[in-house]
Amino acid sequence: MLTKSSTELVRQRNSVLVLSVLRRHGALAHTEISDSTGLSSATISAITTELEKAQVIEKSEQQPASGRGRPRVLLRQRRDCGYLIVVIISSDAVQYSLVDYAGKLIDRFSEERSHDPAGAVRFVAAVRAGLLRILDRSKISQEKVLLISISSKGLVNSTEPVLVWSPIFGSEQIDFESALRPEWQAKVILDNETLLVAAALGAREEMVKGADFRSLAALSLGHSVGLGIVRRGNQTGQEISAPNFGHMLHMANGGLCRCGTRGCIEAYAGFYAILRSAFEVPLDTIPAKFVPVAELDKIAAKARQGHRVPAFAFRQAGLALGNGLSRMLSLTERMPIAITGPGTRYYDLLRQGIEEGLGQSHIVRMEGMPEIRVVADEQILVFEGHLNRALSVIDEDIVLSGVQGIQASATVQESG
Amino acid sequence: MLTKSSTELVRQRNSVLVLSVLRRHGALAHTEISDSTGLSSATISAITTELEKAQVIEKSEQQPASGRGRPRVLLRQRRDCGYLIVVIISSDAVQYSLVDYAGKLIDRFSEERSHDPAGAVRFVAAVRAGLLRILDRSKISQEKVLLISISSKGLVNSTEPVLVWSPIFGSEQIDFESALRPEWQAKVILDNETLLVAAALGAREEMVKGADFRSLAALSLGHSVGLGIVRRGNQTGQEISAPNFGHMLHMANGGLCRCGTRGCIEAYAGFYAILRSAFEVPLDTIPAKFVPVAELDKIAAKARQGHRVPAFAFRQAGLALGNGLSRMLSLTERMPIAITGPGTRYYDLLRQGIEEGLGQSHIVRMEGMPEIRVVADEQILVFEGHLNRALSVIDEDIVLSGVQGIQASATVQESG
DNA sequence: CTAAATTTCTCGACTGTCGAGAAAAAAATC
DNA sequence: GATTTTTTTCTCGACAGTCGAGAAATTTAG
Repeated sequence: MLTKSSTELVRQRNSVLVLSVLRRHGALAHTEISDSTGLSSATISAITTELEKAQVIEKSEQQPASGRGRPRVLLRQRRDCGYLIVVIISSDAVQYSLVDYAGKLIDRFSEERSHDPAGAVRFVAAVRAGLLRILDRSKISQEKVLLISISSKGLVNSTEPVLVWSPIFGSEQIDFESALRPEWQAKVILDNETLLVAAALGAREEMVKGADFRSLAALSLGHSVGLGIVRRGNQTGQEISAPNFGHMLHMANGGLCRCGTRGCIEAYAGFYAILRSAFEVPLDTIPAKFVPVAELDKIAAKARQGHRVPAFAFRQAGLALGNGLSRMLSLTERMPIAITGPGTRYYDLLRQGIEEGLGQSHIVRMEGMPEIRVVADEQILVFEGHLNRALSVIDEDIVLSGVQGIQASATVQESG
Repeated sequence: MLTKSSTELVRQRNSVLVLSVLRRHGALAHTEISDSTGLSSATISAITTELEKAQVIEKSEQQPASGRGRPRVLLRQRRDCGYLIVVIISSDAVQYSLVDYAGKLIDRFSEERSHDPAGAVRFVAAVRAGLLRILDRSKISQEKVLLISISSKGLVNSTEPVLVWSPIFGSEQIDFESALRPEWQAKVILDNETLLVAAALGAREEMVKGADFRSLAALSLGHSVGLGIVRRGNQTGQEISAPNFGHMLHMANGGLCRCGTRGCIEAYAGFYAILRSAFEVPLDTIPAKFVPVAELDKIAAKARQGHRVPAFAFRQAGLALGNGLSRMLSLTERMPIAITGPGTRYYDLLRQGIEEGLGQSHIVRMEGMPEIRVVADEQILVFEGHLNRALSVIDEDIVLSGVQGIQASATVQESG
């Protein structure tokens, strides 16, 4: 369904555009913004003075002029325009980060978290306490927090911040919106962790390749298996999705997965599955949910020494991943695949299986093997993805609803 | 990457919007257009007078006023504004249709086509001849043909009209753009057949459900297996894709497919595959590419009488389809599935397998079985999809490039 | 101290949308 | 038949947005 367009919409979009280039390149001068947006200088003037009045951006102090001519006046976001809290939920801890509007980290701490599977209610309470704690430590007023951006492994509702399925709580849903609503006015968004990795990698890729960038998939290997896909939209930036890849069917009536279904990819490629396979435990018994990495390192060492059974376990994991990726490629388009997560340390053992699994499908035989690269530092990518996404959401919200209101209150302040 | 917005863009979008409601609802009065677009009456006046000057739409003759008040002046597309040729390539024939700008069928004929596999070059020549023939029969000048919309089964390049892989010609690519360019100025687009079915069903669904419509998949069963997915875009109408579903990997090292790969879905669910399975021919021999439907009907009859082997063949086909669909759902979101094509006549035999295959995956166990409906009349849907897509492409092209130019030439005509 | 270079800002022109009200035209009413 | 009512279309002025050109500002080079 098409929808009508108006001149106000034009201004909104161009304002968001200005904020986004400011976000990408840091402090910029009038002319630079004009160059990188394609908007005329006059328009930049109009938009920036409006944003300045609304206290969203500010002119930097006079700085030592480099080169002749009238010195540039740099425009930058006002750090105190608003704040963002990032909550990264991982299997053994929850990390809270407070970030200002310019993307600068202000405070951060982690809290251990028990693996109590019946603790969804308690977990939500812990998150609420954590949020209040980081707010309290920084002495920032609660209204200044514009957005709470949460990430977790598992399956996320695409429209609302509801965790539909997670490795720890299973099908016990967690609705962060309603959990935080009485206490917080801030908008709450929830994303799958690997989706954020894909978003970060996609943004990096677009920085390098520019308009040539088409799409990219991020595969995260660890206790569970995650996939994020980022595609260049026709106009509206990037489209990102985080399918339920780890629990896509690998083989009908296959090994039992910790989700209770048989034959999931994770039941072959998750850490616990590799362990199970290496110890030749029957495929219908389900081992511990979380396996110490040291344990897996031992198996990997044996495999590298040439022991048949552990090597086979990694190979089977690779095959499941390769088959799954080939199915994903059959449904999308050829795209490079970036592998991240703790599982990358075993990539030497997985590689052959992955490539063989990929090669078993028509699409790969026809179009050739996709580019596969290993990217370490998943944690950094997750945080980077949070910032990319959350800050652009904030920018949009400010322009959409805020500018007039904030501007009005600002002028009142001036005159008062 | 965001891009700048301008007032001209606003006008373009709103013009396209006006044309699209005119296309959906037929001839409309000023006020009706205003109501269904949300644009003000003044804007409608501006846009329609411009389009009328450009000879794209026209005012209808005075008609018997129904109700009091000033009688309505209906606006409708000018049929002679431009023409569209639809080319539907199926396994045994090529159908050519000439359609006017209002979507009215003017002429149509089919041409048999040989299954000569080495005949890609000859096939292209036949298509060129067919196009000239339909043009000649109707006495329409070639410049008035604005678009040639082609469809085929198989895999299609997403940006250019290139048939990348097809059941008949295999990997022998056909580039319709370069094949028709010297002769035709018209734009050429090529779409997968099942994509068009999905587009048509999606449009119908949106008519009924309105904003509630989210997404839908069309599964076409026949000699080959096709899938089309239509999703509601955030603003820009619908997003449609036609993945390589028939040749998605069903089972590693499985039955040999006619594409030369082992274990494709089609190698279990294509007509030839069901035949092979019912006759207990080894899975690595590849039977005739096209199986007479009568042959399959016989097998189906036996299966319905309770014979074990043919019933098993259909069941295996259903399992392959169900597993594949479950994998598709793991990568997208829950959506209804519409089954079309000649294979629907065996749906009673396939159904159990499909449902069992779907039920083997985590996503279906968690979210429940997707709605499955059987839709006959695939041919009609294909044509409907052609019209939906092609005419809206024409609308956009006219507004984007045409209006100024046509308008200019029109005013010259007037003054000359 | 002046000229050149460079950046920012401002002004008028142009395009687009909108709301209000005028104009048009047929049905209803007196 | 004249007048009123109702409905639709068209037009005008107000307002928002972008753009190009040129003025204003300000520093460096000579």
